[in-house]
Amino acid sequence: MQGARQAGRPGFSLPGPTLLSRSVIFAMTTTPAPSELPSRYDPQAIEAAIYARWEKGGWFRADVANPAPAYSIVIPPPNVTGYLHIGHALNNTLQDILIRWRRMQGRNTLWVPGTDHAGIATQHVVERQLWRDEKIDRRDLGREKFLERVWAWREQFGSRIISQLKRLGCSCDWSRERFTMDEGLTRAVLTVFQRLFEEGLIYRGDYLVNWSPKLQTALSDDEVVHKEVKGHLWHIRYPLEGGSGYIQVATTRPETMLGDTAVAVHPGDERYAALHGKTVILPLMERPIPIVPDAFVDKAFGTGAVKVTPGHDPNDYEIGKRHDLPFINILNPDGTLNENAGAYRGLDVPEARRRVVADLEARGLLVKVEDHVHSVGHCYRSGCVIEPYMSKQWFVRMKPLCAPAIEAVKQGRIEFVPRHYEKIYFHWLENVRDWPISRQLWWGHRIPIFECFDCGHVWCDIEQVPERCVKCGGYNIAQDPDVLDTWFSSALWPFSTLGWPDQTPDLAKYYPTSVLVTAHDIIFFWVARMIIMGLKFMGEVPFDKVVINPMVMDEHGRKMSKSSGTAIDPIEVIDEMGSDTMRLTMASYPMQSRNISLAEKRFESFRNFNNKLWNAARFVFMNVEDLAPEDLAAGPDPAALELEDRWILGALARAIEQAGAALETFGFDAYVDTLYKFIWNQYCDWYLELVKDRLGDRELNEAGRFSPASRTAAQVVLVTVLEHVLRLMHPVAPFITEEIWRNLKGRYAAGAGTANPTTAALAAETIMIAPWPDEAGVRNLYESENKDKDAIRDMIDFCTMELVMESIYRIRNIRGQMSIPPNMAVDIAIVSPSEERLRLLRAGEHYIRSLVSIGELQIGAETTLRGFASTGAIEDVVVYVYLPEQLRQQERLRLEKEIARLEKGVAGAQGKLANEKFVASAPEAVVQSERERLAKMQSELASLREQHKALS
RNA sequence: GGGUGGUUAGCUCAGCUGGUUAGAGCGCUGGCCUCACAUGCCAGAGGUCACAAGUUCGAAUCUUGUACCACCCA
Repeated sequence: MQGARQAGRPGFSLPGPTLLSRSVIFAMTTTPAPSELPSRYDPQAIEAAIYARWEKGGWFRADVANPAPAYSIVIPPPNVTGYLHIGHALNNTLQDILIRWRRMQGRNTLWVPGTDHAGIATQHVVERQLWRDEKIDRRDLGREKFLERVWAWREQFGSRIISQLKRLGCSCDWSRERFTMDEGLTRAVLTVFQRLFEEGLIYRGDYLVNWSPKLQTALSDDEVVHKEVKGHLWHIRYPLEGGSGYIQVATTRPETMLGDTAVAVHPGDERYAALHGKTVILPLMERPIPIVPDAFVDKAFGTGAVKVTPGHDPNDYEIGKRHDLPFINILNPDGTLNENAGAYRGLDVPEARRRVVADLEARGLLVKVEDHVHSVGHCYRSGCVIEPYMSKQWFVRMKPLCAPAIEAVKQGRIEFVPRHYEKIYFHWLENVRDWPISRQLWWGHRIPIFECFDCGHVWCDIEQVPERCVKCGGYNIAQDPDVLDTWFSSALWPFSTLGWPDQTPDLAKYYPTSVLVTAHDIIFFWVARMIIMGLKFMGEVPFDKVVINPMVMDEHGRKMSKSSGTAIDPIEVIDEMGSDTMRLTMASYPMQSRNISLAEKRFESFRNFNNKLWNAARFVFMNVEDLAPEDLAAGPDPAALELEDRWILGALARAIEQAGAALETFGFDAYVDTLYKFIWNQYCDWYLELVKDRLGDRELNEAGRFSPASRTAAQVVLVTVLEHVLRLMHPVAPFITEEIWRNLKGRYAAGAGTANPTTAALAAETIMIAPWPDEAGVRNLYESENKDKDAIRDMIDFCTMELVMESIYRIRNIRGQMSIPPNMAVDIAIVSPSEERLRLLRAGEHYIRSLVSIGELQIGAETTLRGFASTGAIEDVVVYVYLPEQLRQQERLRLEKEIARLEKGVAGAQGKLANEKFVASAPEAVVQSERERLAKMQSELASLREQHKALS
């Protein structure tokens, strides 16, 4: 395995039994010696065992009796048929970050998981399977038997996406997992239906659906595939009533004229202005129909006059409603023409079209036929042409329900993050249409409506399936065959999952939920409806905040699709690079953008980041083997703290502050960025390097310089900072942090004492429930009672570190530009007229010495070193790097470039400060900093010029 | 057609209420297997902030317009 890994890329190879068992043991062992830790972080080896331990420990489970303030989230339920896609990965990563963070803060957290029954998708999956395996149709089985098969399918495959969420590390309370078709949620659905029905908010009406004549069912819009088809445009004359001429219309579907109930023209079209309100006689049917003005009509298309068939065209349907036209259905469910088609009754659509065209031509009403390409809807399953078809459907009356939902957001009781999504929400609610909720399916919540065919009575019963009509007592009754839209049950999710309609303790504790995290494409399908239903049935908003995460697109900003091969499978990424990598990458994208273009490369940088943290931990372990738990527990001895210790602790305190502030505002990217910069650019790049001397063999290095106390202090800081970082990072990268943290716990948990917050935290059973890092606790480690004194010292520390880092950087910069190999020692002089600066530099001298290869190092008012030197300037400090004579010419060129750059800067700043208006109107601080900047550049420029002169 | 958002380095993106020399990751160039990490270390190059006009002492940032791209709705 190791060999294979080294030879090729890590790849998708599955762990063999040996590796698996080894990894379980590894994860369960208390404290492996540092030498046993692999030099590469291997997520495969630990993730499964860690997750199993969390689940077993019961730490995901919410305790409703816990008096701490609640923090609850309901998961956007994925389709039970679904696979985890990259959008889920993003969405659930963000939720898990929030939940884990709040849990560490001590809140009573609950994350409710579950799936929805996805009526259409699930039914089709099962139907497809039946056909494939047994060549049978659902109708062959009958409704009851078919539903048994769907449940069986759900038993077998329904947990797939749940186990994928577990791979992602989600800390949902699985004991509260719900399903929209389970008993409790079904009761909630029926209860809601009944109440809305009784209040007159549910009614039955006509609706134009996408009808598949072959399958004899309605399809949702996204099950209709639009294809470009070569057809014709027939131009037909409709005679005006009274024989005064014709109006000419153009159509791609001439047979639908049999159902025409008007002709429409644009109200501003002068050609037809005189005809508004006139009547034409519909040819073949000889029916008088009106000419109506409607702005929908495109003046430029065809003749500018369109036939209107409200019963068989979505646009015409709207026109029909606006003008109160009759709706005539000319089709049977099987796609043949019905009695409303008069003489054409019984024909199928193509045949009827031929006959209609022939008859029109015979009467001289066909003007011309043009070739025309247009888009025709086809059934995605049978391939047949979709017919818009009028049918009876159940609706929810939206207007009265919407008003409170608009108010709730306007008043700020619900806030969208980012805020601008509120516009989309308002726009939809203000233009809302009634919601068709019935679906011609078998899988779903069956509509609890019964109809008596004797007396015509229609009623709702959610308790039982009645045998007789409640009104006339007749037995000739039937239940509505349709089921409810899946979104109808999803709309109740925030309270149905908590036990409603029963008044459960969960409902009391966790409703309203704290936040909903979802994508913008379902703001109306789902978010708005949840708000409506929550307000209606709970009397309270379902959540305080709606966090809209971006849509994940491919690297060129287009929608990912399996067919184009641009889809990234999150499970493959997790297999290859680990769940933490997946999560960090997802969280690193900014929330305020609408879409994110996900480049696979991006995963690698976070895999590397995990590896960096892993190796930093290895380094710490290797260097603290002799650190006693009591010493850690006591916290670092303030007297033994060095400059770099105070510096890194201060930086840690700031990182804690920033990370917390970022999470408070859902700035997941800023949170990740803070962690990345602190861990990599401060802790690893500087702190670990700076303490190496103190940790190493003292004899070898400036004997006596570092006391044993100093070494211990470094060890304590090393461990303390690492441990805090792990807790800080745990919400986004739960696995690696748990693994390293558990190692620390194995070493140091025994040390009782609370002087060091790290030891206190290690008392927790798992990092999951360890306290969220406390900024003040970290500051207490290096600050004293005397805050004024601390402030002065902090300032000196800060200046020293800045100056030392800057000096090191300048030396490296010169060395780099002059191509001096890193291990080649060069003589250095750092010269300044300022006694103050020299004091700071001398305090930091050993850092410079240990981070660059140096022969002789002089720090003073002047240098006694002789020879040719390359020069860098930091304000009034000049850094000399003594180099071989042959680089003199190169140095001259380098200096000239530097001088030119500075001259430009100086000129700019001088110009600005010479501008009286700038000095007068800009804030004092801005002017002041501009002056300082100018002075700094001028002094640097002067010294470089001097050096340049000396070289010539 | 309506709505919404975007256009900053070769690529993917940061840049808060206008104010130092516009940043990061990846990629690229040069030098390093320095005893935590080559999934690494040290440096470097690379940008007229889509375009135009305006407001302002000062605009990537605010206003207006234009172009292009994307998504949602019809």
